[in-house]
Amino acid sequence: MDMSTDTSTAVDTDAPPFRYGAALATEIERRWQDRWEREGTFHTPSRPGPDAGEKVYLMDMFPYPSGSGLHVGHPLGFIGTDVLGRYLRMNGRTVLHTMGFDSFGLPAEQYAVQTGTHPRTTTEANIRRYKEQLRQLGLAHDDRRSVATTDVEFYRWTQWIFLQIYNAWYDPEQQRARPIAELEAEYAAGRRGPWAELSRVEQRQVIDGHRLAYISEAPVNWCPGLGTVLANEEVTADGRSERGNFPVFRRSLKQWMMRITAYSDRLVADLDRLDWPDSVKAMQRNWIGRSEGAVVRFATATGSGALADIEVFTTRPDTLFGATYMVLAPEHPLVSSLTPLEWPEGTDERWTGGSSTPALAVEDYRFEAGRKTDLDRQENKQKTGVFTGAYAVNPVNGREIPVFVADYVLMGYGTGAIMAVPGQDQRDWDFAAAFGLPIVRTVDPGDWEGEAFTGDGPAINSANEEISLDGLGVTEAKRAITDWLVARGDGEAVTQYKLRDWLFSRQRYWGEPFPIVWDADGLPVGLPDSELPVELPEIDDYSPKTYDADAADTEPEPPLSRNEEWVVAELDLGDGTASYRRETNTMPQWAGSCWYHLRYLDPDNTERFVDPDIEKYWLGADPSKPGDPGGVDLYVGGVEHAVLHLLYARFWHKVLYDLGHLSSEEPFRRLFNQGYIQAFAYTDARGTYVPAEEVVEAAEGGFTWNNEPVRREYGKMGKSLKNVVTPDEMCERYGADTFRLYEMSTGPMDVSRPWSTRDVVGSQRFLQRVWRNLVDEHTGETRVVDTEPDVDTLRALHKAIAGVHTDYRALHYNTAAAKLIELNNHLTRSGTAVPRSVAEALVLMMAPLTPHVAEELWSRLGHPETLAYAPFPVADERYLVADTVEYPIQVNGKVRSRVTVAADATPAEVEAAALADEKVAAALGGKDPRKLIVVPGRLVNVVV
RNA sequence: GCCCCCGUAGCCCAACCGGCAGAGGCAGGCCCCUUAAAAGGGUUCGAGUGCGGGUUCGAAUCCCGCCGGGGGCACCA
Repeated sequence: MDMSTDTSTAVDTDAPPFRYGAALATEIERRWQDRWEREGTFHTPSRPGPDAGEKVYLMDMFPYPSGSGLHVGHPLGFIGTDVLGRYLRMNGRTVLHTMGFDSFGLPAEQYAVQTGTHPRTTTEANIRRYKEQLRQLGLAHDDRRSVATTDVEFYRWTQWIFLQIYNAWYDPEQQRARPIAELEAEYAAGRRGPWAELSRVEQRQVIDGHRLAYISEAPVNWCPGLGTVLANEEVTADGRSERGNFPVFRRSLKQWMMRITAYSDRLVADLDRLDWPDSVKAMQRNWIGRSEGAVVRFATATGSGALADIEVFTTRPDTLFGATYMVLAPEHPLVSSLTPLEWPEGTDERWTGGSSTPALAVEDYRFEAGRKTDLDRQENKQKTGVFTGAYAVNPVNGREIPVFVADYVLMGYGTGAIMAVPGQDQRDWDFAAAFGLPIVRTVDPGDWEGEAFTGDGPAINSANEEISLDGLGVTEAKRAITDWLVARGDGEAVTQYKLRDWLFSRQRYWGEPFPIVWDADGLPVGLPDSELPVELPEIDDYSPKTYDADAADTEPEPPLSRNEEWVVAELDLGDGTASYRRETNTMPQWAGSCWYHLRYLDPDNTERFVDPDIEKYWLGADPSKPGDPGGVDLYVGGVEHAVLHLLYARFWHKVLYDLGHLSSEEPFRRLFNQGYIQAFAYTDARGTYVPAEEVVEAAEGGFTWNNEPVRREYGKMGKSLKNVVTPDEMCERYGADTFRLYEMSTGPMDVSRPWSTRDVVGSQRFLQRVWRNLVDEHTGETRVVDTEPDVDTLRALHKAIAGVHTDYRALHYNTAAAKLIELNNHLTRSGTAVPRSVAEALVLMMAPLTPHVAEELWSRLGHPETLAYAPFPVADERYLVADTVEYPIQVNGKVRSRVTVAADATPAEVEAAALADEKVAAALGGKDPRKLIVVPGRLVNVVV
């Protein structure tokens, strides 16, 4: 038996000429696709007229057009949004739906490096291929609105938006981005600090330090194997590149950053206003990592005796009385200056790392810590560290506590320093245990037995002459101690975020060039709009300089830097013609996807990235829903973009909103994660993948290929796993409608499921049966009759109509399909010709799922116009209520009998009927029921 | 280690606010059509809902604890 594909190509020479098979389906599909295109059936006006139906903006996460084309897993979401769009259109809504391409990216560039083919050539060929593959699926897209991020006319506006961000700063008072000119004006007016006395260059540096897109010399993720730097989001938990799986090193390099951290608070808070899956919201919250706490300053003295403060961040200021030591990250700037010349008298041997002086101990430790990769740190959670030789003063009790250096404290989070409270923090407990440090409990653990107690409880051991926390719960204690610290000037309430600024430059060719040049002072200058677009120049070698994957000490060298002719630009930027050097980094792949939802709305606008009125119409907040942030009405895509694309796009959208370019506050009002189509793959004894379609299931269980046993695994569909099935094959063997119906019937949209070619035939059979019920397979004439359907048929019809509405709206296409099959089965079983009214309703209900065959049947039924805008059937309530209802009668929860009563019977009547039933009476055995529950329309339960 | 999601028939999946466990498809059995075959027609079989408790008149559904699978985060103070 063939497991994954049915390779038999039956030559049905005897099949009737008008049987709905692959050949007829294909002919119908081509014809209707041509007609939809010719007539512009799915063109949506950017500014619909006053009598247009309520607007709906549907979007799919646009694909990267890879060289291998689509497999059957890719279009699952695309078909899903298409079904909904078609359904909504038939219900009078004005639907905007199109498809674009996220076409900058690594594979085209790597292919270019190997073959010398320009990435644009490869990319455009791939896009053409994708468009053909998508067209044959019959997706109702407005093809005039399609964009690709690599189109010069598209990335011109990506660059324009970059300049908006570059020319803006975040005003923490107003909690929004403002034009940089307003900041400059405030400085010039002397309201923000020194200005007039600064040189022009110094003034520019001050301003540049506030921009939302800025240059920073900071530790970044340098990936020598790829020859580029990467964003935090592109680095996996074990310190490797998401693409290519190369080691990633922390290096201090000069790079472009985006100040996404300015928006941390709003990015978290506005999640509450979005209709998104909880899992994605949780991932974003987690990634942003908002935590509330306090900064506390501990007085200390440097090695030379000068006074200094160590600032720590803590989420548990309530445990301050239990802070028995402090820890600085190895990279902390205070470490060197704190270290005294000698170990203090009586220093514990465990604390010195075996060194004769603190300076040597610290130096050794820092060296060792620097050699460790993130992975080493993760794998080995043994606490290590050395004493700096310095002490700090706990502000609550004046006690001197030792200051350590340890790599379990990270420079990148909080202040890079902690107060250690072993009683309430397991990491601190572990360290304290290893180094023999005192442990003071400040939260009463009750009868809990264990090490650090992180739960809630009354504070203990937490009082001095001015304040006592004893007896307070954690929350109240936090508030009390924070107020006390603030009053004494020893601390502040502070909110911390894990989110880091977004590293925005890449050393690659195939990306958007920055609209930035560098002047003679070595400072960046944003180009004026008139200089846009900055087009990618032709170059000989597309590859960045890559290195041995482990060569951490190498430098990035972008490909664009090698075209000196392009790099040097003579421009007049207001101060007369001068020579500038162009920025040679390019933007990351995420740039285009941050705003393509805006360009779809107004793709041909040459004056603006999107017309404000058009944006307001399609994305504006819904005034009838309080708190609605606006955005795309439904955005469908995979969950893998939860913290990359979806976070970046929200950030850009908010900046553009702040600057007054948009009326909506969020890009995607509702998000839906579709499941994946996965597939079985098979390996032979050597572990090599064998073609999945040739594998057969052995009678005794197990699987064989060429009579050799093979092992089955389950996962992705991919070339290397030899288990790819393409939509092209499916369209050829069954037709697009069958393929669409199959994908939609196998489960609800959000569920992942295995591909099974063997099962596709079920969908084909259904369409064939519908066709046969309406069309004579021998003559092609319709078989419907102009008689009134009988009551049973009307009931079946209206039940289907009512159910299908609910299902389509809820994206439960599998159950919608089941109801249509059920209705058709009813028509088949009735054995008589199908009444026209029923046939037409069935065809209209099928149209969202299987549009081509529905159009064909609709036209054969005598309707010359497309059914794309035909009214969707409406259920007649009269046929939804039955005359009689059969009630199951439970006795103590077990069904013992059934009675049939009038549908409008009162509960008392139902009760009487139930008690009158013989079997119930028998089950009662003469006893009186203790309780009797009648659930109207459902059942009766008698309790004895 | 923490957080999120999911376990229903051989397989994919239904089951509304807790109310008769089954809508649909695949596979299987049987019958019909057929010289034969199936991507034909018909019919039929099939689980007590991962396991153990609890709440309830009543639990696939709610609660608790396990087991299994998937995903995210991870020395984040």
